[in-house]
Amino acid sequence: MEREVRVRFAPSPTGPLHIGGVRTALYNYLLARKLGGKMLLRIEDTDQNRFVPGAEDYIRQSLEWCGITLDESPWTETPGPHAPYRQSERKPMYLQYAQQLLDSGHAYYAFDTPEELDAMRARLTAAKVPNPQYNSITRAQMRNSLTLPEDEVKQLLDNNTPYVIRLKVPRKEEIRFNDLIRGWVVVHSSSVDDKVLMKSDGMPTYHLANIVDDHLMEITHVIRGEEWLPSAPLHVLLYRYFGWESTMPQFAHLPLLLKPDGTGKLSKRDGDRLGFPVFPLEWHGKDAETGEPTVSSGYRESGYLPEAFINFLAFLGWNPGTQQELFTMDDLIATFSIERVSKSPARFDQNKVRWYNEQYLRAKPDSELAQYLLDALKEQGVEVSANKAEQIAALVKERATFPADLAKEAQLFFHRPTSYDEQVISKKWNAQVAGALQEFALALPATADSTPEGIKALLTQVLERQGIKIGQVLQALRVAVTGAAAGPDLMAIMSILGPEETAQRLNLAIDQLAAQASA
RNA sequence: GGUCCGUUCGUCUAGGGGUUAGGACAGUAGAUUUUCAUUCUACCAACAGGGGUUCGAUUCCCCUACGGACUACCA
Repeated sequence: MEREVRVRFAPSPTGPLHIGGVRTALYNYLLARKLGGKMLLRIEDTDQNRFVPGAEDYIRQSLEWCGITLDESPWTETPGPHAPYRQSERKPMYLQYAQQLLDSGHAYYAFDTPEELDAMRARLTAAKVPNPQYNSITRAQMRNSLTLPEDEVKQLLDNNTPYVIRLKVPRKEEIRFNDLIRGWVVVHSSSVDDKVLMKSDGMPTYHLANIVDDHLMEITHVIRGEEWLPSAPLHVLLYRYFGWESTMPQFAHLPLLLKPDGTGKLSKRDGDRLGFPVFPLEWHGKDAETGEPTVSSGYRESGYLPEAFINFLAFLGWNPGTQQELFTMDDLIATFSIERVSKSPARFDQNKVRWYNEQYLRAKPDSELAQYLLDALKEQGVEVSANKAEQIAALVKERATFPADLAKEAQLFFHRPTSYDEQVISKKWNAQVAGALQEFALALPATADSTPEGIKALLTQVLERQGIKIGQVLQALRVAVTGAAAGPDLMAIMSILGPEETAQRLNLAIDQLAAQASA
């Protein structure tokens, strides 16, 4: 029988999720939805020292904002079938599995102190051992249940001597597994060390907890970052020793997201140093050294639409093989396949995210943009009708990258010019132009047709009477009405402003500029 | 250092033994807009290097270089 597809995203609550983590969650989600499976989230908080308050909630909100929904997680109203979904809450379960390995001879107790471990590494390094590690060779010189007499081990245990449980990795063995993205990966066991499975505080390490939980939670595909590739052989070994090989999940190690500037993988610490957000949501943290509060910007607060952010992120390391660039989440679900994830790492492109945002912003219905505008303007104490807001939104959206640009561009409708573009004035403003505009202002209130076309017709009419070409006045007219040399279509602006307001602005400009000239 | 992974335009990438090596973003130029932006059109621009294999390699193999990850009682 085919197993139901079950994937998981398993972050540690050690800080804000960065975009690489979001992408991992996204690919997991896409595969689950595509294959009609389940998407779960498990909090991997086995390291109490690195716990950061608020991080878990941040992860939750980030995924919510992105539209990545979870079928099983610590946050559901009724506990899921494999609850709890926080490893710290699962702590009591792990020891029995470590015990199983102990019993079958695949794990052993180690009593070495940190100092002894340091000394061992120092010794090996000094001896120019190419790969200093606790392994099949060096464990013979250490204090563990393999080297110590049985009764001494028992005594140490009885005396509550701190110990860890280590995996007994075989000396000579080829470990291989088929990665969905990379193909066959082969690693020799001699390069894998005797990893700690249970820490002296009674908590499992990532490696143990991860394998046990993935098995218990019936995970079928492990999709995670490439940083886990080197420890995958260890995980394969664990599945084998537990006797779970037949249901071992398929692995897919995603290429890393690189820093756009220098080198190395993108990390949480990059924060705003790069000039663009690396976090989905704004994060309020503390400086590691000084403890000073810090703020790292987020895509959401910077004005990115989740659809754009997701579309962009999906394309960083994956593509559909067609020329389509714009994908909604549903499109992504329909098209996604793990085989089309690329092997090589990707660098960030700010221009491309901006472009995506423009695309999605413009695709939004004017009514929705108008609603945003209404809210933004209200905050500034400006009241507008829904109808007018929609007209403005429609006019202005082609010039916007972010929603906030809409409000910025809309300002000219609610604030009369306080100054006039000097270059245009000095070049284009003269008595004749002023006269013509005065005539236009005079004719405006009487017009029956205040559509952009109607206003243009009126303007043309007035100018013809004056014997002036439209080209001579248009720039001056724009500056008189808006104060600025550039902006949206002038006829549309005047239409939205209305004949009355336009006329008043014109008269104001004529007065002010005349006063300026005589001063 | 060791192990593993990777390498096509500036960036994200398509392709794959025989192609004018395709698209998108960015950039440049032109057209439209008597403004800016938008839009449209065009241009610019890449198979890391060296050996094989082959009639023929950017594609397959090997080596080198470069980049990256990992190398904790962190995940």
